[in-house]
Amino acid sequence: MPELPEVEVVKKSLQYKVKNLSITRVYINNSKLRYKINSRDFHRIKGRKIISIKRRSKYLLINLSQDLTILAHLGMTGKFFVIGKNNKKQKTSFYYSIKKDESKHDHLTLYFNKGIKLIYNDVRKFGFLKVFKSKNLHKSNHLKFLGPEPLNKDFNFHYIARYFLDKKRTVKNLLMDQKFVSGLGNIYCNEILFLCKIRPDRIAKKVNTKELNNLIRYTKKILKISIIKGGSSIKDFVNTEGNSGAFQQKFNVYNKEKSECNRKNCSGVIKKIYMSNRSSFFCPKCQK
DNA sequence: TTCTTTGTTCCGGA
DNA sequence: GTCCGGAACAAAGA
Repeated sequence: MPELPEVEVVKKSLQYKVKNLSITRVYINNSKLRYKINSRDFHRIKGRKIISIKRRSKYLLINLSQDLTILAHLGMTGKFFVIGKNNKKQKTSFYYSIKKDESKHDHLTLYFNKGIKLIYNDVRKFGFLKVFKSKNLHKSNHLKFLGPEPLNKDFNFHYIARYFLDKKRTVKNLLMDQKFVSGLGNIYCNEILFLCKIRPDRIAKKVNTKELNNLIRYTKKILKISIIKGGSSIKDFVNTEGNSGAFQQKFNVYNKEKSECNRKNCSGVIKKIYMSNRSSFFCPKCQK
């Protein structure tokens, strides 16, 4: 389940592998995603060059020459693979050896020169790919309501203190709300609240100043560490070489129901509750 | 068979 | 009118 750090890692991987390449051919293997892949839009990108790859929240923005941009969201299981037939470093064989029939979930293949290919693969089809005119992108409903990037300076104590001031919602639901802060998903929200010693079902306006400062500090810290470690993900995320993120063993609470709390001198037992149909994990002893 | 996952949308209660 | 949580939905696999 790619969240901000995983998407950031994919971005860097794509920058390294496909930036400056020109698209020679477009093939739609399977248009069925969250939104149907628009055949006409995608055939229009033929002949264009990949100028840059950026990230906003959990979205990838693949900027092409002549002012078109591919907006990609990986959903739960979306993956990009780069296949370079003439380049052994790109581990093409690895992709085909993950599962023999993995390619049956390929949705889009972009061909470049020298046999290089970029494939979008999505088992559960919750991701999507859309083409926008670059100048219209910021107006799209996907991007225009997004709150600040958690790693940016405008996500700071003053912002969240003001936001939390009169909110009767729970802290976890707020963190999950992309209008409040964009890019956090269920896994990181659980982990952040553990580090902050805040129960996920605490009412936002009852969070004190010290805790708000911790929220900022630990949110930025865990995201930065995860990006450095190559993105986390429980089981579905792979970067463009098909490697799982290296951070996956490091979770304190996510999926750790009935495990003993990792905090020193705590010895609480991790509990699982449901909030807004999402699983929440916390230590009832040290998270208040 | 049931549960899990994301983000959006809709609905009803407070 | 606004805020908020809950349910439903898309799909596939364990």
